[in-house]
Amino acid sequence: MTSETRPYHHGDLRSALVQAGVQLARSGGAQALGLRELTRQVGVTPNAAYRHFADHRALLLAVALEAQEHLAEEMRKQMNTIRDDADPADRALHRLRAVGTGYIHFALAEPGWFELAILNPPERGDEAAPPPSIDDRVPVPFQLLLDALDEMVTAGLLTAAQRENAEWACWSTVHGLADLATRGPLRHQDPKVIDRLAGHVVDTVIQGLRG
Amino acid sequence: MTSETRPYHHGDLRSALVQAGVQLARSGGAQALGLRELTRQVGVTPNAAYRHFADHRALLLAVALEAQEHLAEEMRKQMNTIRDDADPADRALHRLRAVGTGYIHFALAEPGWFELAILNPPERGDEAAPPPSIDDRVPVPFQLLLDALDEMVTAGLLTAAQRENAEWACWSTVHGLADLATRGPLRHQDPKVIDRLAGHVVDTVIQGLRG
DNA sequence: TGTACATCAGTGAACGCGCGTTCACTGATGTAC
DNA sequence: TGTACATCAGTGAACGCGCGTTCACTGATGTAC
Repeated sequence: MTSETRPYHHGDLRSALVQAGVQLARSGGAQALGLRELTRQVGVTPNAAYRHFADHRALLLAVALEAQEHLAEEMRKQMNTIRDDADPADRALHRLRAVGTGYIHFALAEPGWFELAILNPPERGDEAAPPPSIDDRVPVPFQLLLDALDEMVTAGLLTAAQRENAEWACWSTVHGLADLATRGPLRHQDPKVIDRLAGHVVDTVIQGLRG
Repeated sequence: MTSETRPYHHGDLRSALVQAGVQLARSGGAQALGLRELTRQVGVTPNAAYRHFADHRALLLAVALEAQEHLAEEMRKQMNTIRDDADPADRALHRLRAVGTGYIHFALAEPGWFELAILNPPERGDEAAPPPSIDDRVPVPFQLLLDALDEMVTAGLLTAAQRENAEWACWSTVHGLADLATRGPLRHQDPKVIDRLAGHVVDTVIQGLRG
């Protein structure tokens, strides 16, 4: 069928909505993802969305998962810039650094996606009898951090004691700078300056972990 | 005049609006501060607000300044829990720690105010010919951090080189944890747990600064 | 192979809402003479 | 000491907007026999 014919049935409206959301979010952030705007974008009636999503928030979260995947991708990209046969310690350090700088770099390069990626899942207290652990999966970007820290331990750069709670120190630092650089007082700084700062704060926190 | 008589002229509508904003923000955050809701709260017509504020955002920012002052107050309170005649190094360290833990503690104790306190000032690029440095004052909470870091240098705990960009490492870490604990994945954690984490991440970043 | 029919994925119109802002106005205040 | 008048701080009504959601519906699909 040609692109002119608009069939009554869309075919894959669900993923079309999500993809439209990903595009809109890229330039406009979460706020650009009105249910009406998304359906408009796809060329479909607003209520059609309700065939595929319980409500507006569910649609938003589906888009957020995509954004999270983009974030993880950038982090992985930076993590993989070291050869596999490098010295384990160098490798561990490089990868931990990359987790942090990748996170910040992504926030700068794609602020709209970043905003979405850190979007909250629905409140737990809302439903009666919350499903115990369903969909309690650890977000991929966070898992990359956990893995990198474990690798630091394996490589002998971090003791078990130092490893404890290290993820929160790391995530706090890196997320904090990302927030300052996108929503906060650094939001109009030259990206080059931010990237330099990113390297500095990441090194600082890693230094701090090692005592 | 009794509280029953509603005089035509309010008397001090401007500050009444701001105070109502402070109260509303405490439980509802920035989102609770609709212009209509605020004027409703004060018992005045929506447009009356325009006698005192250019627009909704200006009113919001006035409330944000108050919230920022509350934040600074909490930080100062924690900073002053050490005697003035204590050993200078102990004192400097204590005060730097307090800057961080005070910030995080405030975010936990008053999430609505915290959200407002970190609200962005208006965009710079928006006005033609931006006023060069008018109202470019450093926010008080940030100034407290700068002072604490300088005190670390004076006390000999930080070299001039280590002092460089230290404010961004500190602010990133502390703000990051505050954000994770209010909007992020830690937002339903027991405050006790967060306070413990706060101590840990603050110590980690300070450790990191000192090399 | 063809037809009946349940099922599914959309449509079209409307509801009810609250928002920030603007316009033309009126009631109150205070100052000059 | 009293009065005219400019000024200021509010009112009342309306504009125009876009939102998420619901209702009753119809067009298309595919499966059973």
